[in-house]
Amino acid sequence: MKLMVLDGNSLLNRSYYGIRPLTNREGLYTHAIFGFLTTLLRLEGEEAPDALCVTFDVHAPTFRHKAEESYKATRKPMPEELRMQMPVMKEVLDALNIPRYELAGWEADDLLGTISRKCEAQGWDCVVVTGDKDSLQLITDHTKVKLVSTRMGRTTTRDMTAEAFQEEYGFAPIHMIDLKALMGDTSDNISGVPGIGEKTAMDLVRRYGSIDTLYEKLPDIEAKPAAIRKLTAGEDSARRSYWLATIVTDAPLDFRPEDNLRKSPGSAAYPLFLRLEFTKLLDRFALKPEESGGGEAEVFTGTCTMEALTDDASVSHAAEVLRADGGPVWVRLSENLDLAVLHREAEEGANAYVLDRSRFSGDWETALRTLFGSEIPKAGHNVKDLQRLLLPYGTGGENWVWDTALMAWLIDAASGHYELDRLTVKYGNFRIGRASDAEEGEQLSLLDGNAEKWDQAKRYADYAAEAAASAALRPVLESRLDALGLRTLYETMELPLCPVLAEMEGTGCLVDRKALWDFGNMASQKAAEQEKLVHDLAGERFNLNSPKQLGEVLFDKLGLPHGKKTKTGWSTNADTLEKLRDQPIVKAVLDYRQYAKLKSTYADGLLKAIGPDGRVHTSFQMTATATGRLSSAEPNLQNIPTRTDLGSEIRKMFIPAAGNVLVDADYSQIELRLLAHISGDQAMIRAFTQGQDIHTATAAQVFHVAPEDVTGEMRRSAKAVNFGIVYGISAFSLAADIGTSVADAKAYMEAYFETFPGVRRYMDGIVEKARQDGFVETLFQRRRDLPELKSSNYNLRSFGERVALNMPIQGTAADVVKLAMIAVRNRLLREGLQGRLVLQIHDELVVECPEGEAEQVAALLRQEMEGVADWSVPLIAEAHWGRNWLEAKG
DNA sequence: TCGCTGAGA
DNA sequence: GCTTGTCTCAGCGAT
Repeated sequence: MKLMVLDGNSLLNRSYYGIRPLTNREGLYTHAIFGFLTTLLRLEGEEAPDALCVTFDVHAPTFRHKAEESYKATRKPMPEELRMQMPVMKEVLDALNIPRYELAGWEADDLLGTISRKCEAQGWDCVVVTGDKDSLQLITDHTKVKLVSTRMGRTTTRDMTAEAFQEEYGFAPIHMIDLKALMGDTSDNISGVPGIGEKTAMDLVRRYGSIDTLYEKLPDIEAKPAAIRKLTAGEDSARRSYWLATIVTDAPLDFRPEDNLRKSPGSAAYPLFLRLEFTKLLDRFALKPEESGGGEAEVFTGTCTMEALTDDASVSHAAEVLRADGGPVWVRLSENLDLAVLHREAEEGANAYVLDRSRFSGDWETALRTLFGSEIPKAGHNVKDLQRLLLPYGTGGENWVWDTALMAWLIDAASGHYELDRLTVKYGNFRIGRASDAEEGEQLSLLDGNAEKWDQAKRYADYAAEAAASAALRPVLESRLDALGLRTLYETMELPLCPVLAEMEGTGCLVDRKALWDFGNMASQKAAEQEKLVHDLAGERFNLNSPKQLGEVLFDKLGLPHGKKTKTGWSTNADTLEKLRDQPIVKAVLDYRQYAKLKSTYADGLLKAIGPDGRVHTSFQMTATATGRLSSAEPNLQNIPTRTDLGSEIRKMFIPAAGNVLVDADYSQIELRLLAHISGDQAMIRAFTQGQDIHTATAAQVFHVAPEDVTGEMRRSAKAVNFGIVYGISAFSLAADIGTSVADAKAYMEAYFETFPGVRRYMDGIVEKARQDGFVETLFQRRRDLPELKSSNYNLRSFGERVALNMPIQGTAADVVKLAMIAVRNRLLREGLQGRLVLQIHDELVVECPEGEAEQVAALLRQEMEGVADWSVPLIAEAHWGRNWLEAKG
């Protein structure tokens, strides 16, 4: 039998400091608990223990079992955000039926020690889970310690068995006590032997084991005379320290291993997890709501009357009802549009219409146009995707009034999760009740065992429940939106953008399949050549795509100077390898990587994505970023190469249809212009209003030379500083970027801030404001919460500060482009042009249009893009056109 | 599923 | 003493 005991305080601490803060809607911090539970699940999977329990420290100042000074006096007080999670953590464990142990005045270590020995006494194995190395002394043949460490959200454990310990330390686990007795431990206020440090102590313990043996032989041991003197003088302290360092294994704890056998969670767990908004964990712990537990109805089923729309007449009638209704109809569509369910919040009659293509006798397209036309106000979850499905039928582009995904994203853009099932938990305190979750028995009794009929019925019911769930979320999301001042952004930017994006996705981009295929063959041949070269130079064959194997070859076998290390080995990224480019093998690796990337990601990746119409239809994600930008996926058309000549070849394969051209327009320096505007820095504003090259102007001012005397080197440095500033760069990274010492980089930044004092004022101000408000926002009130700024973890806090600097700039630029897209699309339609937007790459728009429209479209793009904002510096866009994307970039 | 790498803004 | 520039997506190897 095996028992696993977790050091509650230690694990919570680690989760708290290692994971970015999370709060539920009550403002309760939950990330330490979340991290604890995730770790628990993983360890349970790894160890499959028969029994499980958790220990906690209780600090009772009235009673201490050890000398006053042993008490962890140097320990920092627990931050409030962690303290508030302690009682909830205990509540969670109780609900999960996991026993927990605490004993006033006893440290967690002592409880772990006592529990492990009581297990052993009963013939059980014990696994101690903690982040505290002190517990290593507990290791025996039947007790192992799992050492947990968490960094940057990732928890790793190391199994320390007796053998592993001996291997690593070179002595038996029990002598950890002797080690500490000699070297001491400031965090536990253990003095050890003054003057003896880790090195000497390790050496002594390896040779003599216990301090008893050591002191027996003391005058004659092999050691420096100074060490012997210190040991002699410090014997009392060593003995005392030994006692302090010894973990108690017989604390008065009422404990029997068999009381801790795993039990299934109690009924309190489900609502508690809901309250904490642990949606994912709900499933991973297999928590189900109580069967008609009475009172708390967390599962949302919403009795639903469904009406099937089976012919033209029923569709017309439904449309009439919906028009008369006035309220929005909540739309749920299947991916291939063979099923549409429309939910309305009605007092009487059917509240869900079901339009199933396989059971519909009338004209399908007419039905869609009737139901999704502009006269009926519509709503849904991810409206752009719904529009994308409907637009090919010439309908569904207008009069959408609610999108619960967009609303949730605007409210909390950093959370990253906007699935309906999560939102109902987070904002509505309910889960969607799906018929498909029901038990087998219920199914049969409902439909006389007609399985096919039941499958169909439950699909309808699921769709209806989902549409109804969106509808139920709307009021709570709406009031949040208003409370945060986001309504204007939502109504004038995000909702109107949906049809623009849906059309762009539908239009797609024509790609020259043949040229791409040829290019792919060329690239794969070149890659193979370089791969062979690498293998020859290395004198062995290995997988060049494995950074781990490559690192071993370059740095271990060939002994090349290595750079940074990663978790798995030496870093082999381009920055590192570039410094070693004079080595033939390294040059071959770099060349290989370039060809391999072009082949697999671009040639193969794009070919795979070409549709039957010869075009690629990307998906623009509206809710993917925390800054307000769009993203592009399947395929990603926002990272098509442009920086190298070889990569640019790919852009030649994006072409217009016959007789058409591509018109490409991009903003010039939008982020820096924005920085000039919002910081109000006079020098920077002047540089832009005078139409100077901003990097040259910056270099001239920072280095105190005339603009015509700025060298290429100076301009490059200035450019790096300009970009770095926007990201909240440090002198360290700037130095790495421009290849100078940190001191020089620091001097550059100082000179920069003296040149642009307004920029420094802005940067200091925005971070301070963010700290006070807890969020940052763009000029258009798009916001991002920054709980990180309150973190006691230096890394997290610094990250928050950089985000505070960057988000308003990146986000406002994103806002501007979105407004421009809406304006451009509307004007193309208004002027009756055939040109259509096809791509957006953050500060760049691409329109495909007939050759004859090119000039007009280029002018239109420039006007609309420049006309979006009126800042204290001019907003400039440039447009060009050509017979492929590369040409159109100008 | 995660980490590394590299493509873009 | 430690860390060190924002926001993304895709392919691959290792687990």
